[in-house]
Parts: sequence; structure tokens; C-alpha cells
Amino acid sequence: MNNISIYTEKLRESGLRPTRQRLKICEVLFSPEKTFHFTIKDLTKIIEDKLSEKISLATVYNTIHAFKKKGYLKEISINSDKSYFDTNVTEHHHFFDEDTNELIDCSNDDIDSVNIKKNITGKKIKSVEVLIKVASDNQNQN
Amino acid sequence: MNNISIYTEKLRESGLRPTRQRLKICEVLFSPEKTFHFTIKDLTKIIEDKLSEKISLATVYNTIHAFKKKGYLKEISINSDKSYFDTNVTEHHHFFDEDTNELIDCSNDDIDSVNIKKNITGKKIKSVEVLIKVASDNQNQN
DNA sequence: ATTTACATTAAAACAATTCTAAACTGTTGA
DNA sequence: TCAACAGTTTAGAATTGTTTTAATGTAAAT
Repeated sequence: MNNISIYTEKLRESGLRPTRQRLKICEVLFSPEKTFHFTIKDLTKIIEDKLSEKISLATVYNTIHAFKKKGYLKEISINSDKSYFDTNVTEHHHFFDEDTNELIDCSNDDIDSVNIKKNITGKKIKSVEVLIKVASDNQNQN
Repeated sequence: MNNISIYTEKLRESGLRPTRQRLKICEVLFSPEKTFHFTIKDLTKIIEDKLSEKISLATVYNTIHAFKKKGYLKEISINSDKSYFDTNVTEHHHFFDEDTNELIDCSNDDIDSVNIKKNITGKKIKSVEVLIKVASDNQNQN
């Protein structure tokens, strides 16, 4: 089955031109069976390794931001100097392994729904995310 | 009442030398009635404005990291290019106002305790934090 | 007082991200 | 079909937040 035409359609639908670079990035991000987490650096590395074509770093940033804006990617909050993205855009939570700096999905089913009793006047809740930091049992806290 | 001697004691207890700079930063961070959130940039500005003395940026970073390590500050996760710190080190959650980039405390009492049904083998939970993103009702999502 | 280990400093280095301005390319419609 | 426009890519420069460096300063122990 030809994913390219699917991605072309998807991009066109959301008002993004289906350029060579964007289609390549779509393949990398949306072809895998399972969703995954990545940093821009990871993605750049994947592109370099798997694709015959070089994509400029600026384009990678542009594309990721465009995809995020269109709701094809989620950005994830962790204390870090870099941004993590998730190809799983459904509402879910995360474990963050402090030993390995790895993110692990935690589905909504794994957490009882979070009940918030306070609200901010004039503001609407856009998202509720739980981040659970974990580390080995014997790990020194400092 | 003289806070300086309290801070001096506090620092000494935790093995940090009570230097002029650290005491000044303690005053800025721990004298206010209410806890608050800040970025390094905010703190630098406060120091510049309120104190007669200039403190080197590197020292500000060193000090904040030392204080965090000792548990006098918490670092907060939000999608951002900068780190936010919190003088409230008790376990609590946050609202993040996407319109203003402002953080608002959400006490544990405002959220029913988060029940996590999944666990990661060999790992221990270090923290559970909920981040609730809010924006004005009429806000365009893009 | 002297020593020593810890702190501060300005400046340089660094890493992630954004900007810039020129070249390029999908798409539209004559 | 092809010219023209608007959106896109690009390399490199610029910017921003943070860390490192190496010299100097200082608190505390001897």
C-alpha cells in the first residue's frame, strides 16, 4: 500500500503543501506500527541514517512545528533542555525514567481520571497531563 | 527579626558556605510571605532591581542549582525553552496559562489523589506531577 | 596568620532553537 | 502549458539559555 498518497492527502487537507521533505518526515513519523517519542536530534539522526536525502535542520524544525500545530504531534513536558515530541496524540500520560532519560507511555486506563476541583476564572482547560518520574530503587536522589 | 542569621544557619547546616551572594539570593527567594515561581531571568532582574549589588549570572545559576539539590527549590516541567523554579517545595501541581505563560499553583487538595495502576519494573516513583494547561475560552488553538 | 577548599567572576564555549534572505517548487489560473 | 505567485527549503548567521573555564576571592580550619 502506498503511504505517500495518504500523506499527500493528509497534508493537503490541512493546508500544508506536500513537499518532498514533508512526505519523507511523514514516513519516518507515521509509518511505524507503534507510536514513539523523539527529540529533534533523534529525528535528524533517523533521517540521516534511513533516508538517502538530507533535510536541512531548519526544515525539520519547521515541519515538526507545523505538524504539532495541525495536531499530528504532541509536545511533552519534562525538565530538560530539549523538547520531546510524541506521535501518539491521544490524551495520555507519561513515565519519565530519570536513569535513562527515557519516556514511557502511560495510557489513560492506567490512571484514574484526574479530578480537578479548582478552576481559573475565564480560562478553559486545554489539557491535563500527569508526569510520573521514576528511578531505580537504590538510586541516590542527588 | 534578622533573617540573615537564619539563612546563614540554614546554609551552614546543609554544607553550603553562607556567602554574601547566597544570603542575598536567600532573601529574595525566601523572605516573601508567599511562595512564587521564577525563571533565572526573572531572578536576575529582581536582584538587579532590588539589590545594590550585582551578582554574576554564573553564580545565580550555581546557587539555584545548589538550592535545588538541597531541596530548597523545585524545578517545574513545562514546554518551554526556559526552566521554571518554585519556592514551594511541597508536593503540588500547576496550572499553566498559555495566554500569559504564567504558572499557578494547584494544591494537592485541589486534585483528587492520582491513582496509578501501572508500574515500571525495578523502578520507584519519585514524583507525580499534574500539569493543567489553560487558555481563554475564546482562544484560537493555533 | 596561613592554608585550604570552596565560591565567585567575566568571558568563552556550548547546545537548542529561531531567523534571514536567497533560491526553489507546488499550485493556480490565464 | 506555462508564467507567476505564494509557500517552502536551505545554509548559515543570530539568538537564547545554560555550562564551563581558569583566574581571583573568601570562609573556615589549622
